[in-house]
Amino acid sequence: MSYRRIYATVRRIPRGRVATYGQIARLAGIPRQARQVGYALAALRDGDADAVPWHRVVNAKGEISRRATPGSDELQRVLLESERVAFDSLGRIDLRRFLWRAG
DNA sequence: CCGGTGACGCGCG
DNA sequence: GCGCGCGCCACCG
Repeated sequence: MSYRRIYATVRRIPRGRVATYGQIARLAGIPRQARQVGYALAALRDGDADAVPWHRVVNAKGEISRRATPGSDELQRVLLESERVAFDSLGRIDLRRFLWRAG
């Protein structure tokens, strides 16, 4: 399948907000396939942040999911902080404040 | 075909 | 709130 629907949904996340993998999966019409969302985002090339704001997708606990290649998650945090998304001392985002409520 | 592998999520203790 | 186990399912070798 193509990741078209996934990317289209991620593009809807507004600046300064975040969505979870599971949430994107549901909105994209593929419920219970949160892993596919991560897989799709992993397929993006570096520099695609303009077209697809992949950094606005975090896990259900509000934290940045660890990648195979360490260090790339640092970039995600920097990008989020640059749009005023706050992290607590444990590196977690308060989803009550920053979760994107679609619709 | 088959088994291993995830940028995941949820229920349980 | 935390770790653990298990379910999920497309991909890949």
